[in-house]
Amino acid sequence: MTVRTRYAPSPTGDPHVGNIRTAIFAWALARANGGQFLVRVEDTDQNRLVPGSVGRIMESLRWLGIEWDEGPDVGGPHAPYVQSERLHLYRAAADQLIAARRAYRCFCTPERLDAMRAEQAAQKQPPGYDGLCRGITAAESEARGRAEKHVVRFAMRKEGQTALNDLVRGEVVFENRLQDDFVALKSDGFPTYHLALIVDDVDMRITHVLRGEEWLPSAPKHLQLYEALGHTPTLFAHLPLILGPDGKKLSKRTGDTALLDYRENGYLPEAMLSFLAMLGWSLDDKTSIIPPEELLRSFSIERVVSNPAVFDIQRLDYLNGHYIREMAPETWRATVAEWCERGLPDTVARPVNAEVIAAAAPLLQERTAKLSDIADTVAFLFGYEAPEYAPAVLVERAGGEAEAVRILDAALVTLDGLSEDGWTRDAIEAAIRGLEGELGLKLRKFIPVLYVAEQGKAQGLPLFDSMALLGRQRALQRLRTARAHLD
RNA sequence: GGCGCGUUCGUCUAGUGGCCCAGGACGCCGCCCUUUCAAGGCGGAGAUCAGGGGUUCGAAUCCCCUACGCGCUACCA
Repeated sequence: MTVRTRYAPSPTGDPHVGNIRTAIFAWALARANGGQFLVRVEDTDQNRLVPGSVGRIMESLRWLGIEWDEGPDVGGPHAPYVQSERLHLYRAAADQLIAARRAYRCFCTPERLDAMRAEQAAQKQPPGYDGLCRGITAAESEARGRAEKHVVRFAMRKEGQTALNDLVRGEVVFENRLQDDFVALKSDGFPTYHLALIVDDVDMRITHVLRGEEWLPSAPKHLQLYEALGHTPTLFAHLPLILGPDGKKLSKRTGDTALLDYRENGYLPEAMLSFLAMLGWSLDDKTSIIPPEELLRSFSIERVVSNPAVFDIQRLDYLNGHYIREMAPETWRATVAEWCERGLPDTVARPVNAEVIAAAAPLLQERTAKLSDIADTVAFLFGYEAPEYAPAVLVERAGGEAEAVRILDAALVTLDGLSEDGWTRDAIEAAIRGLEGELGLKLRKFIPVLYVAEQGKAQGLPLFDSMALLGRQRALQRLRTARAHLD
């Protein structure tokens, strides 16, 4: 049997990282088994459609390198892959169910349903459809169906139990008497998720359904639907939820939830993929960074855990830094250029000086965690003066105002002795190292003051390279400015 | 309220009856390297395996109960 999995998002906004994690698992499962992965758009709720969502969904997948064999854009043998274009299939299924008496037309108004629920709540009874329309005769149902607005409800079997053999959790048993006659076809002619999912998964020959744990309680609906329609159910794997640092479902309050926000904020797709893949799944007891090829070769549902995972941004940052350091020099340079273009202040001339970028890129590679930090780190290279800083930082770094003055004066005198032509990285280094004896201080003791003077802060790119890049005039000017701050 | 799922270092996880007085990674702390900051190397702290009962010669691993957390309970997915 060929494994066929799908990612079935609703176009109701930008895809959430939890959703994308599901897509990654489904994709990896298909690939690891030589099967197919497809994308299907579940746009059955006309009220919640958000224009542009489908594009953003596919963009999210592409960004991570996820490829699908069939989908709304590429088509495939089971096209169309958009549910709103498959309405006749759901209607046919609903008719089949009605004919088999496994579904019935329900003429209850929203008002009556509300009243019913209020009553149930007041009586402290579990909410659920009371079955009023379930007893309407076929003839009457047929007649009223032509004239009145109605929905089609699935008639759940109310005796016995429905058991799911979940690939992640093992057997989960549900009492049928607690099941509700859910709506399968809405009054606007669109199916609900429940009906559409079964019809499409059957038609598209899906073998494994991977979805979030929040779907577990609706599994009995799906199992009974399969049975009533006369099909063998797919295999199900309910994946653990991804939680925010507060232990609740990841939300805007505690961090970004949209996958593409991470791209905006300077994360690499490789880091994101590796990070998300390891949320709920692991290769073995040693591997903590997973290359895509390895994921696609080794993924298996057996190694998916059943407990929820907290989205740990620090771990993502670490992975991002790891992948940044792995980038080829030319690729990295292009990345630096891109993020400088978008991140540097408007006062910096565009296009941003390529020579400066080329010189700074190697220095940046080991000190960047997020691409969005790049502009801030190199900004000092683009102004005449250093970025603004509090003079107190100078004093603090020197360990006293008098010390700061002494250090700056000595540096000024020595460096001023270098000619324009002699202003090279190595010459600057030799000159500054020479200050050790003169000042009676170790290099590491006085050098932070120079960092502040040149870069506006005590940490940043290596000093000698920075000063060489700045050029004699600007570098010296910044020392003078620092010195002036202390008068 | 009902139903369901879950519970191993702060976090992600390894672990499926003896190899575990629990391994790895992030984070944290220290040392080394060093031009600050990083990166890198080395080392350390950190989990009575939620609690309580069983089963067994032996349990993180099997069973039961409790607690807590989370999810679901729509003509949303």
